[in-house]
Amino acid sequence: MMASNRQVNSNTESVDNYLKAILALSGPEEQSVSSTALARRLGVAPASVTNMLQKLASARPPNVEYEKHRGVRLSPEGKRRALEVLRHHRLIETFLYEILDFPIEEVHDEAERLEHFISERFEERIAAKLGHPKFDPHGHCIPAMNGRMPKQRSKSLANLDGDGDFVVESVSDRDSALLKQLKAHGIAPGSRLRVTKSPQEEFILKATRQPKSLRLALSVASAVRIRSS
Amino acid sequence: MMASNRQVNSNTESVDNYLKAILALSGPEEQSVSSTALARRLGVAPASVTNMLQKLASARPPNVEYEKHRGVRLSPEGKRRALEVLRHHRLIETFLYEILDFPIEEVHDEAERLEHFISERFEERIAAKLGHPKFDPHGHCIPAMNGRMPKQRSKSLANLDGDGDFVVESVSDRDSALLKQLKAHGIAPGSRLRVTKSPQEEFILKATRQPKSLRLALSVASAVRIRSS
DNA sequence: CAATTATCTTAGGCTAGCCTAAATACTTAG
DNA sequence: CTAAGTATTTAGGCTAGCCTAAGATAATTG
Repeated sequence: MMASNRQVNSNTESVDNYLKAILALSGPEEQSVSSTALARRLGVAPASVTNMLQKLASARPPNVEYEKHRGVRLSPEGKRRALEVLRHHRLIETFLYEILDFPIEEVHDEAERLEHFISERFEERIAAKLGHPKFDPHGHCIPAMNGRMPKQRSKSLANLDGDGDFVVESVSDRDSALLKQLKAHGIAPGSRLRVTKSPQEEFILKATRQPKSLRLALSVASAVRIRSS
Repeated sequence: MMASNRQVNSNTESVDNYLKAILALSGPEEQSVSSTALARRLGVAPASVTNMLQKLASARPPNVEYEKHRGVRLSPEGKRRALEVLRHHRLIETFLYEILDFPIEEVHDEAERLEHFISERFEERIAAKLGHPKFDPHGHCIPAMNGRMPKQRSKSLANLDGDGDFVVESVSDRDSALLKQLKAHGIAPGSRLRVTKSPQEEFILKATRQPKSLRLALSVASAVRIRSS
């Protein structure tokens, strides 16, 4: 009974998450990614990663290029899908923030769940409703439908060379508590900052719009990306 | 490694679908539902249903009351969850239709996928945005947050006793092609109809707002629920 | 009421995606 | 260049949810 093995789009939630993680970890240079790095990022055992990579590589068309012990990178098809999911993610975040008035620190987790299940129509409609935005509420840029994504030229506040004046380009979306902290300090994409690096690996900031200066720990600073103003 | 078996809310997509199906099939009288009926509705083999029912019954707290060979009905907990998912479904449908301008025949499938994954916050926000609607775009009533759902007193156009004037209360949401047809004929919740039952098991309708009368097959008529006007 | 038929359950398998433990392959220090 | 150490893969298991085939129970009917 039931010969209906609907296999229309064989991408599962789990596959999506692997592809997204590879995209994120391979960085703008598209370097190959190690199993352990993936395992850490995804919260699974390294053996599970190896297993999945073998599947991703032997899919037809393959989602990744993978050779034993040499790490993995996305194939064109895998990259296509990863960017599609990333686009979904960031559009949904923008939508939750702009249209449904979600607090910014809650948009990521919600988008993380929904991104795998929305249709092309849903994507198209929220994009239209939002006026085809180029950036999500964290300042990350939203891949275009054709899959192109301009590289952002910014650096982490944590790797700052010297002091100076900067504009916040983006903030990390993955830690809700951190994000709440940043919000409380008025730090968001577009904020102007005057930064001094203190000897104790802390960062002394003076946000233009804020009355008093503040001190950020390294962990917090690393969640903020800046460009010079 | 990894002792983190996050089991916060053990309800899976599949469980949700079983509970929803039981709710739908048991009708307003909350009669018990047979395995085969469930199997047909869910598109799975009867054996799979039996299997799942055993799991649902032995969950703690149980989701269903189930005795071998005697069908199944929802436990209070199962009913709570089923109504929650139904509320999600209908709110999402309304949202897609009202806010995202989806064509009505597409809202069901989209809602069917998303209903399992939205958070309480998402639910609350779309409900607020929509003004806490009582009915979805098909005319089905949306269960309240507390789980109460008023019974709708209507009957299917297909089981009509005699001719007369009626108001469309609701249309079935499960068949997109059918829904498209009804839309083309201008039949939607609230439409006024003058109905004549023809000898060949067809229905001759004259919609108040439509220029000419039309003829509906039994299969189409059974997707329309009416009350006298 | 017994026999046929229809419905339902049990038994045994399959795949996806995870796990642990053990083996193997790279890497690096001595 | 070898030994220790780290990274990765293989092997073997587990659960969820589906399947088919076959057995058991209930319902129908002569």
